[in-house]
Amino acid sequence: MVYTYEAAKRAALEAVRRIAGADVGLSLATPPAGVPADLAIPCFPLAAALHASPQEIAARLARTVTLGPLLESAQASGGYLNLTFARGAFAAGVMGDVHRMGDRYGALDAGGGRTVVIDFSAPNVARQMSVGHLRSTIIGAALYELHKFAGYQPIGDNHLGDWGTQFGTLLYAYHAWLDREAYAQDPIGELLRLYVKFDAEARRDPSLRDQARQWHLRLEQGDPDARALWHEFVRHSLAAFQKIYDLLEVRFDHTLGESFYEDKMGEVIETAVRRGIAVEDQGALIVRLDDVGIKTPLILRRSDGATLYHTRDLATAIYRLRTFHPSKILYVVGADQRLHFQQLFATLRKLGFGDVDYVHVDFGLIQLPEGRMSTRRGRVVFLEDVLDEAMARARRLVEEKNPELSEPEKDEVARIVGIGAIKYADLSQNRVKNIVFDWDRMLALDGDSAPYLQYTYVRARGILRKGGDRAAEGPFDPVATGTPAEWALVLALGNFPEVVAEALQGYYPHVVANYLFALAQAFHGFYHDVPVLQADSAALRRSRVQLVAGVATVMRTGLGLLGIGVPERM
RNA sequence: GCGCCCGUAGCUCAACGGAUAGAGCACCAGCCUUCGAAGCUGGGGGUUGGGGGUUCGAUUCCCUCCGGGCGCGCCA
Repeated sequence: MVYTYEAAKRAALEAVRRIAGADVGLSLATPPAGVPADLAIPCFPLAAALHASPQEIAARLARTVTLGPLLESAQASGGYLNLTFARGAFAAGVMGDVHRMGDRYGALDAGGGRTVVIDFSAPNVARQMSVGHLRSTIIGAALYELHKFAGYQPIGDNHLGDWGTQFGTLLYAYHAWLDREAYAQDPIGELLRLYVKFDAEARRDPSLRDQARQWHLRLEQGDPDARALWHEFVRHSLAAFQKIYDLLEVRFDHTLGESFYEDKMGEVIETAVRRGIAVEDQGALIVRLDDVGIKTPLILRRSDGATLYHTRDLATAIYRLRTFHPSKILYVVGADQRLHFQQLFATLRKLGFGDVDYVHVDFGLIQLPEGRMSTRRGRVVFLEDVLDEAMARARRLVEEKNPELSEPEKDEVARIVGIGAIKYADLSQNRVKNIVFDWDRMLALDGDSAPYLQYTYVRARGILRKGGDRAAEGPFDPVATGTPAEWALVLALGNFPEVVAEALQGYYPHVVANYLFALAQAFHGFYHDVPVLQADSAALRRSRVQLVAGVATVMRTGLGLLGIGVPERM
């Protein structure tokens, strides 16, 4: 499926290539705001090949290009060839695409049905989720939707941190200091207290760490008491996590924690040893990676015989390859683990599992104004508190703006708007940047925020409910491209599929967010300036209603790609 | 010390190597008898951290310095 915007761009490039030659490197640009054109082709790169100045080339092209049905005029402007769309044909094409595709408008077949495994969220068991877990969870969920929309078969796997030495410390602390009453009341809260206390005590008495290691070993060796307690911790944690996932409306196809791979690591180690990839060093088993430019070796097995997360991640990747046969595996994990993933991917290639794209979709850390978050030091903001506060603020605003809604409706709107605001605050900026946590920024409900976009949808739906729906039948009439506000909407709607492609390409949800914000701005301007239901003619009214319907559809699907919902009223 | 990432308006952020670097917030001045004002219009605000280089053209690519973050063998 080739969308109209894409078709128009291809037509423009081909028209120029017919004159300038097939092998010239051409690029397309969007003219700046004041320029009366829809596309621009810089002619500077052609100067050398065509032995003429960019200005002359642009002028000659403007005179000689043959424009297809989607293009109307060509003018030279300095070294640029500026092209305008044939508004009637272009708008009819775009609006036809939107109407025909409906909720699928913007969908791609880039994935060709191939499978992509997406590893995201992955909180550590026995601790509350902090705002630090938010990014992986919602970026991962957005990439899941994006891949599904682009023709992939996504598989979401929540790779829980449910194994490792941390359970040694927890088992020790549980036996040493458990407050049974507190544990019965709030198991995760009590486990957190034990975790923090252990850290403090172990500073004074380092021998505690040895005892914790003993517990860890007992757990790995299958000690029944240790196993039973561990299982209990995991169960409590999953229940707590699920509450948050329900609020966020995030789902996984699998929740295979690290412990799932406990019995799958032996094979990895054996293979690595047999192939001579792993060697003993200082009592540990390591994989040297100097030959691929990584100075730090990957440790496969500690000198005391215990495994590490490297080992589990290797087993995990191999399991995923064998079970799901993906073309890509995405790891949505913070940038602080870059080295780990470089090591992991390099080792997988050495082991012969290189026939798949491994992508570390990294993101910056969420920090507090006073520095890095640290659960151990109690310097942490819990995700649940942030979600509650967001919903509470949204709820107060609904009460003020729309007191006539029923109580359940207000609650539902508060949830959609509040949670949406949090997701948008994160997804609207480039994931590589660190974020300093700030309540007011994270929970903003005006300006460039989810509610602004949701309000766009609400306004559009308001018009459609008022009889606009029925008025929409019939062809789109080009008279409804006459004002700047209308034409801006046509262009924006037409651009959506390419935005999806660009976001997918770089694993950048913020590309979608930025686009939707621009669409919302265009719509609010249109809403203010252009009467829809009171339009002068039936054709105009019908076509404007179609624009409104298109905005509503794209806004809903676009926000859906970000995992953000839309209310009918707010 | 070595490696990776970031540095754009007072604050928070955008900007396929392309024309005059754009938004939001904050501040100031306007707009509700017309489809919902969670909105719209206008205003001031910039040596894109500094300095070199590549290029017809650099916020974008390269080098260097400064500032911040992260990582660098038995935690995850």
